[in-house]
Amino acid sequence: MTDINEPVRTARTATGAAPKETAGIADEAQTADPALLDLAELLFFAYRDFTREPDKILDEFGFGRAHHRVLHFVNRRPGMRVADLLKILKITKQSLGRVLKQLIDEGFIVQEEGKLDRRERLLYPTDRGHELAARLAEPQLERVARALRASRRRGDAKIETFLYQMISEADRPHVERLLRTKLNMDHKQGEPQ
Amino acid sequence: MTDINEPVRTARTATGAAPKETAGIADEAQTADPALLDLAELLFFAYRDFTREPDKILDEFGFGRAHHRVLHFVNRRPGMRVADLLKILKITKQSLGRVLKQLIDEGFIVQEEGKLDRRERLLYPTDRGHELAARLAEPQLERVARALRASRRRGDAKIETFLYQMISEADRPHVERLLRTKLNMDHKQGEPQ
DNA sequence: AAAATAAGTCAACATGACTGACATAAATGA
DNA sequence: TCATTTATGTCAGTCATGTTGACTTATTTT
Repeated sequence: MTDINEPVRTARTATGAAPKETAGIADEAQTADPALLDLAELLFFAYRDFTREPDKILDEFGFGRAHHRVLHFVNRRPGMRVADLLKILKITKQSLGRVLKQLIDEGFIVQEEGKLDRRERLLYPTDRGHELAARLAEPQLERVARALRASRRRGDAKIETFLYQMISEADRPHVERLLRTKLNMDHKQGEPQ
Repeated sequence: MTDINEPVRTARTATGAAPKETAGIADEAQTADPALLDLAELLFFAYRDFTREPDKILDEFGFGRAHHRVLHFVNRRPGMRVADLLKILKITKQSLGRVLKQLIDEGFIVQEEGKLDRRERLLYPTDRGHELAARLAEPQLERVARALRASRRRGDAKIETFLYQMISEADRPHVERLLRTKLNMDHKQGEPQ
């Protein structure tokens, strides 16, 4: 142990001042169920690992995560308009414009003039785009499927279990240790470590 | 009903009886259960909205999401070393260094020399840091709690439901519509558009 | 004919990642 | 003891991706 901090209770603000329990303010967070914060952390870890494999593949193409998102949605919903993408991604037109242009220039997406409204530019994946989208999706689907299987295997239908299983296997022991070593634990149970 | 995807027939048995453990490689994504891709999309939307409120608060301080992560983990596990943070965040020392320095300079975190190993710099939140961490956590905890309540209310312990409820209420109708309108659906039913 | 809408563009800037090269202090071990 | 390893910090440069703000063009709507 002592991986992070030793006796959990010794946590103080290092300003010398005693912990004082209520630093006032949003005590919501302090009195809240620690399990909620655990879930928030698990979501962070799950998402952190969820994006790793695709990111690595994208690197080969000189693309980033933004390209992945655009390609994914266009691939899954061909004929989507630029405005639709903006609403989904919640980024600015300029931000989208940059990555979309690259995807078009490099032949992963094509535009087509709308038939009903010729102002619209409908987006479609090319074969190449479809292929890359599938390749990027593969590790993510595998990960989600694995996590669902593991959740069901454990019988508990807990969100916590699913998110934990979304973490890359190699990192799970680390996260597990982390979740056992934190502040606010002693509220519920005097779990020593 | 049909909070997320109503024609569940689309998704053969959510993660299906036969995901078949390591199915074919490349075409995995094409033949895979569409519900898995739905989950991937829901995770994206959930995370997108999960970070919005804190991001807005951080703006007031001239901080970004990176500061939030560092402050959160230091606050919840006081006495953490720099190396611990690096392992958690999986970023480079230089990246961490920049935001950590700002948090220290502006009085949200303090360092203390390790007693056992004087090379170590143990990190602690100041009162101010603790306060900000709590304020940042509050909307996220609220969101997670809400999603859990809604999940339980619906009785189905589905991950899908939880992630869907993690989306900001105002955006849920949009996402719901999106999830009903996508490719791979016509495998089962000829939904036109 | 005027106004609104969909898309695109230019420019400038901020954040937070990255690599690579080093520096310093302290602990460890041969 | 001296050499090596470890923990941390720093300088410098680059890249990806987000932001504002100001405009343009084409087309549809009013």
